[in-house]
Amino acid sequence: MRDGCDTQISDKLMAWYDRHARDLPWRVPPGSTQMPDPYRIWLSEVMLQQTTVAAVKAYFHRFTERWPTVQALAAARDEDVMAEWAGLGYYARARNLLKCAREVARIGEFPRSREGLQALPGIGPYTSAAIAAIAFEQPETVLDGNVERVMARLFDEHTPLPQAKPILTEYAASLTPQHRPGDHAQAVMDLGATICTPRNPACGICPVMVHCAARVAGTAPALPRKTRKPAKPVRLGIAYLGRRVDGAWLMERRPPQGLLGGMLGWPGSDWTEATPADIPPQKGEWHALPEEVRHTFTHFHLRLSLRVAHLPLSATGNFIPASEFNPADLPTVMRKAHKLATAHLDLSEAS
DNA sequence: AAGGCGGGGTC
DNA sequence: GACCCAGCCTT
Repeated sequence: MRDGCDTQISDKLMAWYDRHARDLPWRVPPGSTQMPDPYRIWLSEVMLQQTTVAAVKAYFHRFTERWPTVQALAAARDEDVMAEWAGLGYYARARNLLKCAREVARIGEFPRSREGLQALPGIGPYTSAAIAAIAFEQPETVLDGNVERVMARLFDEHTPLPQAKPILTEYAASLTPQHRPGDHAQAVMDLGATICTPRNPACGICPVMVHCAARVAGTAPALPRKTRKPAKPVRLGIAYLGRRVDGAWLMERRPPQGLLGGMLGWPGSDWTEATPADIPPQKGEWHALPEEVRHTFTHFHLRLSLRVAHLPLSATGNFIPASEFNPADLPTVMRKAHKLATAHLDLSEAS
């Protein structure tokens, strides 16, 4: 217990990581002499909040190509960053990303301490620890979904989440070494992502299987316990997709807070459990589509009814010219609506 | 302390 | 359908 940690477990984890670390675009492989770029670590960690590695890769690549440094990102236009983030979800992350980049650019560099990092927008307990450990080699302890699962199993902890969080933090801290804390953090997360998986954990090939209390008890697949969430209600809405004859679309920028905040979208009703009133954003011949968009958000299912119209060249309002319109810039539900509407509009034009 | 906040993969 | 994912912010 030289480091105040269980060196047996951390040594085995590190040996396993040296052989089996995932090859990730933002990662410096174990054994490399180069130091990770704090900008890339920060960007990847924010993208990875509640998001899978597979989903993040393409976004990380595009962001770093377009904005290679935190100074470049700080100088970006808000709408360009939101458009580049479109489809990744949790859009408050993109707004805070930009705020954070501008703050860091103003200071001159990323703070190295966990406290300094956590004072920045969009950086909470997990992300501050991750950046401090991975980018700056400080012995901070990360606690994400992977670590929670690994700790609950190693120590056979049956207290349900989120109540168990402080306990699991203690366990994770007890394993954090002074040496290579960043690689240790990534090792635990890699273990959780590839071996100690939520269902059907591969205990037979786990590097720390002999230390795992849940494996002895046979409880590993059932851990961690979680209090289950109530079912999602269904909400209804109407969206209006108006295309002018020059190809421009009638759209609106959503308010900066709340659902899909700051993102581009179609005008329409509020989304509520009651049937919405059909009030078009401007006059025209609005046709109801027979098919509706179905989309699930964090806390409700949406059934979005669509109205489409060909609008005359004389129509005014917030039109996005065809040359500037890119469905990839829209959040997914708006993209789905566009896909359905164009299929209908193009069909009606062809006839 | 609790609830809002995306989207896709998986079972 | 429900669960899961390198969580954070507001109230």
